[in-house]
Amino acid sequence: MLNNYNAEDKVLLAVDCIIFGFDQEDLKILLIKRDFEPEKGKWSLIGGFLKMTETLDDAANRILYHLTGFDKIYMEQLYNFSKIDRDPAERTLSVAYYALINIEDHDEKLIEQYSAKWFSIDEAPSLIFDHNQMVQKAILRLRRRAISKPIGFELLPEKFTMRQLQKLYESILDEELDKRNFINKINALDILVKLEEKDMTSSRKGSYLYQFDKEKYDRNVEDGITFKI
Amino acid sequence: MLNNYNAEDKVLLAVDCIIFGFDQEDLKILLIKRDFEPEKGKWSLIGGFLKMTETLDDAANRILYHLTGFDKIYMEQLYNFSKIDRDPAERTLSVAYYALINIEDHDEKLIEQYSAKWFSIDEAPSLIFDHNQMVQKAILRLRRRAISKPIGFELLPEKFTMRQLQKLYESILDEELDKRNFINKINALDILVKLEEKDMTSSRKGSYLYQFDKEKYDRNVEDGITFKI
DNA sequence: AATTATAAGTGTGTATTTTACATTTCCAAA
DNA sequence: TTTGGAAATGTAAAATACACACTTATAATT
Repeated sequence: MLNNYNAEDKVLLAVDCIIFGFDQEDLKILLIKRDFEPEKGKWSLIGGFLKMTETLDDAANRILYHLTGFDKIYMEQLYNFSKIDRDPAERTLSVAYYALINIEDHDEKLIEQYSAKWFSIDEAPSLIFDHNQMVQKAILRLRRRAISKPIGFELLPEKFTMRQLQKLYESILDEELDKRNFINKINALDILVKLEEKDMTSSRKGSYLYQFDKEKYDRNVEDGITFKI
Repeated sequence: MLNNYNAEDKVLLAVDCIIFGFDQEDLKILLIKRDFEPEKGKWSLIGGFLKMTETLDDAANRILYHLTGFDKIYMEQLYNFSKIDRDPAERTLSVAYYALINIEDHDEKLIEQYSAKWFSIDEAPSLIFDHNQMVQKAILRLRRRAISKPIGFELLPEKFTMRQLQKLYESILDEELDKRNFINKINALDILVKLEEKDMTSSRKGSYLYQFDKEKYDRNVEDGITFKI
């Protein structure tokens, strides 16, 4: 048995990014209107092709940056999609990546200029190729992530209310949570700093703002938690 | 912005398989002695290249079959490894797959004939390229899997003792478990059928043999469990 | 026939975690 | 001063996880 690299097939390798954001109400994904064939004019994930000289992580970052202006986003590899006819134009495989970002940190105009747009998970249009499947898989992954590591740092503004954090968990887990139990669980993790400051927009009483204690948060991400729903 | 598939780079895509087995004592992996350059003579995972006409799942199965004779093994995709110089001969990426099998179901001679060999996890030789890293990642994945879904069906003989099942969990989790608590937990899952039959090889008293109730087992795999260690 | 050696088999009380659940408080606006 | 509305807060009951040690069945030995 002798192998010869030259005899082997080479393939086009796409990288597609599922970018999750949160706007204090819904979990959203960032989509882009495709301006080239095939499927021109349809909505798709942000994607592009791997170049010979870069790793997949590099490619994901480059592609995201070129299509949205987002820089230095931490993305995680999700899965390789390889159905033969997934792209009707030509045989390509695609490696899906996903990321969590705070919508407000990112320039709305820049996004528009690239004809990208945020969609609530349940209101997202149907996507090209197997991109809907990619999104579904990413949601499941995100959900598992939310119960095994703390979540929110990348998705919330620097200062946030307990309510916002709870809404975030609820939208990721797609489940209503009890306010008191939620607070008890989050406090048990010991990752929040309660500020003096209040947010007065949501009620007359106002609600206290919190920040993450990044060090403790990171330690919890590292070690893993159990956040039973 | 116009895209043109023809201008994009194509790459070699390898598929490497981490095959886990269990021999009633240790968790093992199947390795193969590489008989072609580069790194000829060194141990490596079972691997090959994706062909244009197949999916990654197909490729993983074809490669495993050709190098070991194992047929119709269920494998799960693990991760795509893409460091630039991971293969010194040429730029390749590799999608790792992992599988669990019952060592005894598979023909020893066939394996030898392909110069494959089972190694205990802790006694495995150093592997080529980034294969050690792949194995590490697969072990972590397997460990997570073991606490979120029942495990053992693919790894144990049809009839097995409680002790064997416990040993399996212990070797995956790399942790000693209490006999009584283990039995209580497993029984709570309600996936085992206790047989009349005893295994007399391990002690004078003999120990009862069990089988999985495949339907209940599968339902538990589907839904997920919590097996807290 | 009696003894011995060995792994198998078995249960309970305690601690911890999870869950369910309702009232009071604060403040702006009227 | 009153009112409306979200924010804040605690506890008891239930379920789960954990620690822990002695008895039993049988083959082998004498």
